[in-house]
Amino acid sequence: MDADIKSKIIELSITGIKDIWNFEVPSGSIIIQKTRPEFTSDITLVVFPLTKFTKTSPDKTAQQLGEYLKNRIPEIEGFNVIKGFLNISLINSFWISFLHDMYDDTRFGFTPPGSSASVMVEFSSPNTNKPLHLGHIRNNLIGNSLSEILSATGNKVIKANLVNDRGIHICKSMYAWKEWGAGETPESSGIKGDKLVGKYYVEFEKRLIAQTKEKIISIYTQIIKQATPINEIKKEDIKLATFDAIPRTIETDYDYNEIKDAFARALITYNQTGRFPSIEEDKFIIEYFKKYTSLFNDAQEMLRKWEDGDETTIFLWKKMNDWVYKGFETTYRELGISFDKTYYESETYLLGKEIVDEGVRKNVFIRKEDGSVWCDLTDDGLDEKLLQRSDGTSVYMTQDIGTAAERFKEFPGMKKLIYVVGSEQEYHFKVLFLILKKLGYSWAGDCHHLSYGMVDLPEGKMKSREGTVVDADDLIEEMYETSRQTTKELGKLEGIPDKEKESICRMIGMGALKYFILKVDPKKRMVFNPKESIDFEGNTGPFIQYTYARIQSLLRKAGDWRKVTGDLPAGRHGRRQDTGNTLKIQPVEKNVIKLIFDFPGVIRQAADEFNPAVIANYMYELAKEFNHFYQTVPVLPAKGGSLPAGQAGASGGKAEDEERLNFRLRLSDTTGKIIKKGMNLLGINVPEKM
RNA sequence: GGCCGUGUAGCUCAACGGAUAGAGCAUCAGCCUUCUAAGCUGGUGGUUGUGGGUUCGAUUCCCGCCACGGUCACCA
Repeated sequence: MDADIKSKIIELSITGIKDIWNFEVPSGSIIIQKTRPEFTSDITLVVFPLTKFTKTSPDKTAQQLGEYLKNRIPEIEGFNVIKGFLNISLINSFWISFLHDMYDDTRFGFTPPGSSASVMVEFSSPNTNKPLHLGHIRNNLIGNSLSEILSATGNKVIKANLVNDRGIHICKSMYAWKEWGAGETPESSGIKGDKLVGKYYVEFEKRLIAQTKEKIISIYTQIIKQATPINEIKKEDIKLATFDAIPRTIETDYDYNEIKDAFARALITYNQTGRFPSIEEDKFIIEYFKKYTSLFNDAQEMLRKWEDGDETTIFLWKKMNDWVYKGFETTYRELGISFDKTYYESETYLLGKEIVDEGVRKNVFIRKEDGSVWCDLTDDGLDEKLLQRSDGTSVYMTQDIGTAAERFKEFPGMKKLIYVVGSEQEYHFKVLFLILKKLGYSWAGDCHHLSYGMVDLPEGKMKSREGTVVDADDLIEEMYETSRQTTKELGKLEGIPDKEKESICRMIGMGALKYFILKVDPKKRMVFNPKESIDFEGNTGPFIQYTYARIQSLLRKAGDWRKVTGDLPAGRHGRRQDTGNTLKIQPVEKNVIKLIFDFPGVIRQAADEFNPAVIANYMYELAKEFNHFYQTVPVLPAKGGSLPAGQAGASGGKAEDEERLNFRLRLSDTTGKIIKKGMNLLGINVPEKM
């Protein structure tokens, strides 16, 4: 296939410049791009950068280079020069034979994956104390789509999930359930497992806050008693007279100052209004004093028991995590997400300890007097990083070092380890990769943090405390419902069995959601407005799905029509050797072919940039361009039976009509196939009808 | 405060350093006795946060400023 016309032009341009102007230019200085739609040609060569070699005007350079290329590349039909842009037109048959050749190339744009593991994509990575929300959806969709894209470019991809199943958060849920749950289970309550565990987490936090407030008030009271008279308290006076009355469990300087200010604010508020600030007014105090409550200690105690392997605690932990996994499974299934490998932090959290010890021996890390281990990154412009607490327990970073090493051991040929994790952890990964490098791992440079921006609401961040978190299941169900409604309103899918109808509606609703999220560049923050439902028109998933369904309908009809007439040339599955040499392609047709031509490059770009949005935006372009074609020229013959004429009124002979029909069907079929493949790269399915 | 990121139409998003900055939504006007109107055609809407610089050319690269966000834990 001669799809490499671009590199041919680049190569010959270089030799051309050498031949004509006797100058050897670096290949990077030849800039080729698509001709903008307002000009009638196919490929544009920007000559401005060349003029410093050719020492002539842009126009003249373009003119001469154009001649040179035209004389040597048979596919070039002609060219024109506008303001230093060399616009090159390719001959008709180039496009036709391109379409012809790639029609049978079922792998067009795809490279078959190798047999050995080459790339691991870690994504999703949920905590087990709460259900999934919109942020997780973005993470999952990006991770899944990226995996698809990387497989399409020849990688064997391992999709990995690292479940955070241990820690204080799940203990909070466990404690709350044990204390106030009265034996409630997903079965007894009908509540989805992850939701139920989340409910108890919220319950715990609620009570914790209440208890913290009590605690604070008792401290306040103490302060008030000591610091008389209250109405004379000024911010500057707080520190000695009042603050010292607080139990001196506060140790760090940083917090000490912060909390002093917070107390000052609280007391002044009390002084002025007769009450202490609520949590909304001064979150800091509450956050800080949580750890001095009995509830917090109880949860902490539970964590200790868990770490000691206490049987009843482990039993409860397993039970509640299992509820959560069942719940997650449902959500994953709806999202079409699966993993090749699931890691659990309860199994990995101790990894990395030996590596830390080794690092100390190799003087990569420092052990301080209190026993804590640090990595000094100040030479790299970063801070010191803790790797092991003074009590010998490890922190998150330690675990990440351990799991990374473990994974490269497990999959020796691995070329890349990609972490799909939110941008708030950029610093963490920067440090992690740097430490891995310092430890001397050869693969340290193969780790990559795919950092994505968070999903914001119009008012800003989602906040669980304010109840603005968009629940994943709720959102999915809403999408389905909107889809059902829209389908009904439009009178679509009538006469189709309910079961099939439902499955199509879901496909569309899910397509709308996925496309909405994936069309945005991962690294950018995006805004989701829960009050306005996601559109089904315009630049949306359903629009592209619709285009696909339309094409399938067209092809079905074409099959029928062929059966009736019986004498049409091979359409879908055959081929005509002479196709493409007499037919004059029209602009609406060529625009679609040109986009098809771009498909392999688009996949490559998406893979290089780790960016599914590249695919999404291309899909929209293609669907749009196809619809334009579809609406402008007829594909199938009119009901009377004669074949469709080319240009209105300019009907050619019968052979040409047949050729045109064949060509347009092939163009439609190819577009449909590419839409399907491309949408699958986004994890979106396309319906045969809608 | 240090570091990182973002800023494009009323809103949501595009634009390998290239031509007059593009789409969709919203809004206005048209198109179903030819293949699915979840579609198509056209109108309205911009000093690309701001001020400099680099060059044939800057939304894109560099610097200053402004705004917003993230991050700087013996949290994960």
